[in-house]
Formats: sequence, C-alpha cells, structure tokens
Amino acid sequence: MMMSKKKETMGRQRIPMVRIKKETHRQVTFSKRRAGLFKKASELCTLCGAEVGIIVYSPAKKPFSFGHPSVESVLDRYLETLQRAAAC
Amino acid sequence: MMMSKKKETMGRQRIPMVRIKKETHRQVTFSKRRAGLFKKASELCTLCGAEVGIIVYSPAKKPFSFGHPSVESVLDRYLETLQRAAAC
DNA sequence: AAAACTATGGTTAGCGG
DNA sequence: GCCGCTAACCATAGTTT
Repeated sequence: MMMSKKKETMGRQRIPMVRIKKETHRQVTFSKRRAGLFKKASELCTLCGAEVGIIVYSPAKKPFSFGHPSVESVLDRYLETLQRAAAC
Repeated sequence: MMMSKKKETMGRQRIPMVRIKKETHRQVTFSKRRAGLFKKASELCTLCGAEVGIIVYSPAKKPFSFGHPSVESVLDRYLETLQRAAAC
C-alpha cells in the first residue's frame, strides 16, 4: 500500500557484481537479464546488419538460444571457420 | 538577464531501429554495441552463474566471440543436446 | 509465479581530440 | 581508427498487484 506520494518505488538500485545468493532472486534476475541480452542482440542485428548466435544455460542448466538469421546458420559458419583454421 | 550557457554536447540521441545507412557510422555503432552486449553477457554469468556462448559476425563478416567458461564448452554442450534430441 | 510499475543506474549517440 | 566526454535514452532492481 502506498503511504506517500513522494516516491512510489525506490527505482533501480545498484547491486554488487557477484553471484546472487538467494535462489529465487537469482532466477528472477536471470529471466530479466536474459531478455535484455537477447533484445540487445536483436538491435545489433537490425542496426548493423550483424549475424548473431547466442546460447545461454540457466543456473538450473536449462538452455535458451537466440539467433539471427538462425542459431544453426551462425554456428555452422563458426564451426567451418574453426575447421579451416585447424586444416592450416 | 543572462543567456543560458550553451550545452557542450547534445548527449545521447534516439536513433530509429533500422539499419544504419552510413558505413562508417554503422561500424562505430557495431563496435560500441558489441562491447556492450559482451559486458551484459559477462554480468549474466557473474550474477546468475549462467553459462553463455556468443558468436557475432560484423557487417564486414569478421567473427567475434564471447564465452563463459568458454565458447567451445558451451557450444559442445549445445551440440550434444541437439544430437541427443535427434536420437530420440 | 508472473506482470506492471517507476525511479535510478547504466548504456550509448554525437562530438572533440 | 580508438579514447574520453556529456547528456539523454534505456534497462532493470525493488516494489506492488
């Protein structure tokens, strides 16, 4: 319940850049920041014509991915590059 | 009455979310935003204990990568997952 | 658990060196 | 090209619904 009109929320607070201890809090932060990361990646693709592939494993080891034009195409290209380098 | 002092810079301006036309400008934005993306990824790893692998191809098709603990380990795990799914 | 909200920390566009 | 600067836009921590 809102008691005062001055400040409805505390706004964003600074958090120390270390592993978040509380499991539930860590999970919430993971969800929010994963969404933010994928949005940033999407903007990089749109603005600059970049191709991006991202794979993320959650603290619970669940996989999430982002790809433009697709994860597979970016991965394939990367693996090809590695093979070509190894062949030299 | 004194004239207000002119602002030294315009600060950050809003840019339309479409491909940047000017090549040099696009390259600068790519460099800045790629660094920002990798930093966000690094924070996600630290805060949440996530594992992240990112591959980016610049507009000039030059590859950049980020990985925690390493690109290879995240990629390997992802490819394993795909194989296991295909085997079912 | 997930979604909405909002103030504030953080990212970055535009310049200058 | 990269680095630093500033101001304004944007992401998100903390909170409520």
